[in-house]
Amino acid sequence: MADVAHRAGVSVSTVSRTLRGLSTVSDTTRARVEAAARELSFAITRSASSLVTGRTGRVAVLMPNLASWFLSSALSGMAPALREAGLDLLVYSVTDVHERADFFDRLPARRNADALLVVSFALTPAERARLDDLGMPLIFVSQHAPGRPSVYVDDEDAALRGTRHLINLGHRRIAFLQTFDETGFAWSSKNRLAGHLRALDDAGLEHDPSLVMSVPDWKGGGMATAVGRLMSLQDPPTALFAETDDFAFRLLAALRAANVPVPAQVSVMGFDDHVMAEVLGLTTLAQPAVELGRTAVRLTRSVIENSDGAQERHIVLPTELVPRGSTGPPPAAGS
Amino acid sequence: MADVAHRAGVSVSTVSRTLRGLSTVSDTTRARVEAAARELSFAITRSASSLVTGRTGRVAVLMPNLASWFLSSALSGMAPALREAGLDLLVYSVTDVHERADFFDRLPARRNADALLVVSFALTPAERARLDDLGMPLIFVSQHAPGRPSVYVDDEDAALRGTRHLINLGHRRIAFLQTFDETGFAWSSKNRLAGHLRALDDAGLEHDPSLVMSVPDWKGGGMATAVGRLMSLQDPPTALFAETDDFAFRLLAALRAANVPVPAQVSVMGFDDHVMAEVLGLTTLAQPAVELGRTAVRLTRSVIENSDGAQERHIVLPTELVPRGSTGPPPAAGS
DNA sequence: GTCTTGGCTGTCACCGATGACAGCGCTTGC
DNA sequence: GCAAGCGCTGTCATCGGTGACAGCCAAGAC
Repeated sequence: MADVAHRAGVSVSTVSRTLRGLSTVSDTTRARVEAAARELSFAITRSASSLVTGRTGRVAVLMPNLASWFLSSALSGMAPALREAGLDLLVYSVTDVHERADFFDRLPARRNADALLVVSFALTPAERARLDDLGMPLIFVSQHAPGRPSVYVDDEDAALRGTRHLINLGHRRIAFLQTFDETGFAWSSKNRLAGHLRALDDAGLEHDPSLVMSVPDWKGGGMATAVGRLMSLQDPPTALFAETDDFAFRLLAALRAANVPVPAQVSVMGFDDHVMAEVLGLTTLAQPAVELGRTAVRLTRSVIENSDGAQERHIVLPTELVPRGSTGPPPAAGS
Repeated sequence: MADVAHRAGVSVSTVSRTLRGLSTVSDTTRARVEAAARELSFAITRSASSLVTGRTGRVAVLMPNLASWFLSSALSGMAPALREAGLDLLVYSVTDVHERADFFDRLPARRNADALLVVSFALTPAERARLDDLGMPLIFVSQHAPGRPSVYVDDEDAALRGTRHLINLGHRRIAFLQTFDETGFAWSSKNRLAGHLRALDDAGLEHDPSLVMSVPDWKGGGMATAVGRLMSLQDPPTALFAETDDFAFRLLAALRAANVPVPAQVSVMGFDDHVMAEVLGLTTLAQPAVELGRTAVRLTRSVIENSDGAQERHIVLPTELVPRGSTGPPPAAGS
């Protein structure tokens, strides 16, 4: 910064004021400083500012992985919003137990970011407590967290509408397929199932437990097994509701492999509106992943800028049923 | 830190030494300091250390988006490798021209990270020059950059093997479909086409320009038009080589919509080995995206730790042909 | 007994910004 | 003509660590 000051013929203080956009700098000086800064490719050393201001200009994001459609979409929504606010994006992808222990032990986000966004991350009570006394703003994304601001969708309501759509098409035997819950923390899965069951109940349909299935190894051979089991039931389902689109894609592949025509024999419904859902013609419940990210940043900014970190504020974004080719009336409908 | 020093009855310097694990601290002192630090739940302020050491403990990544399969996979490879090295991950997703101008104007990565990884980002000469005088280590990922370390795959060779596979199956009329090049910087696209053409040439097949097609609006209606055009040629192709898997997925959808059986009438080959390629049974050229990320981090560490930033080192990772159901012999093959 | 050595610890300048405060030149009011 | 006010800019202490250097003390060499 001293270099810039020297080149522009002013003091470091003026350079600082100019680069921070304070109004108490004359236009001519400002122009000179900006020119000098550009010529020297000068960029603020955040460490130094942080030391004085106590703010880092960085926002940390904690997520269970980086490659899933939902998470990468959410990140895509955050990035431009953060950039616009002049905030940098620090990503902590914590996948396995070892990384997890390490993260909560070292708490690298501490004092290293102005806020921490927790995205789709099922915290144990101990972890939650640890984050709570981090003394930094916490924002929860795609999950409801009591006592902290959060942004999410109403999974239960969305699933309810999904199942209702299938019922309205004439389906009476509707299976619900979910990923095998290794962690015990698949809250959205639970909520979606609850919505599904409620829709059945609302329609006066009985709940057949054999139509709710957890599928282990669903990315491998587990899906074929599940399809075989369902299709060989005494009274097989005419519609399958998959917990996520990704799951539904494998389901479609397994059905194709088993020569089960979709939707002629069974309808398939997903959840997410993954990019590929459109390509594959999958009926699904669209979840605004990008918008969730964007909104989370808005919330974060308001928390940081007003330092009302303790304020509890919950935003629920809408989901939307997107009917496509994978759902239709059941084989014997209308007869 | 002063508090800890006071409580432990030592100087700040000793506290610093203790917490950094330097060996020149006696065991008794170390124990006292550690106890004091724990009691006060002291965490060091990285900004302050950075200011002195000049190292930030952060690595910045510049990529054109966050949601594509390739980029999110590459990130997935980087994250654990960085964490293992105790480095934080700073992500700059620069998509539109406005963000782009802003990024290269403000150069936010400068002095705020120990290295910058440029992933699949087509730089203009001016931008490249700008990064070059950033004075920080630069590592290029999924692209070759003269004068800087880089990690990438040999697109040309991979495409050559892909086309050769089709030729070996008996195909003689092979079309190559690429995304419409808005930017003029689709280097991998160019290299893949070159490999394709070389394979044709090697096999003594003539290159029919009408079989190389850029598809505008390939995510919308453009694909159907392209398929229509190809399939109504005097001598239509029996195999289609799509520049990327994502592209191939849309192509498969368009073919299905046009009732063109795959691979009975036309074979389809992709490039990437996107997760969905397996689900959809797409033959493709696997590109080790996660491994590229991991390797990039290894390279980065070596550059940072040995401060041999100027050293040029190029690593080429292997691609692999993954035959699946979308390719087979041409309709009239063997006759 | 003196000198050297090595282990351990303290002192203090410094990293690069920020912000409080002072100062400068000029206009305005009286 | 002088004081007050305003707009703009410079000076300097400061943030929380690090690292160079000096100092102290006990052990061992001569």
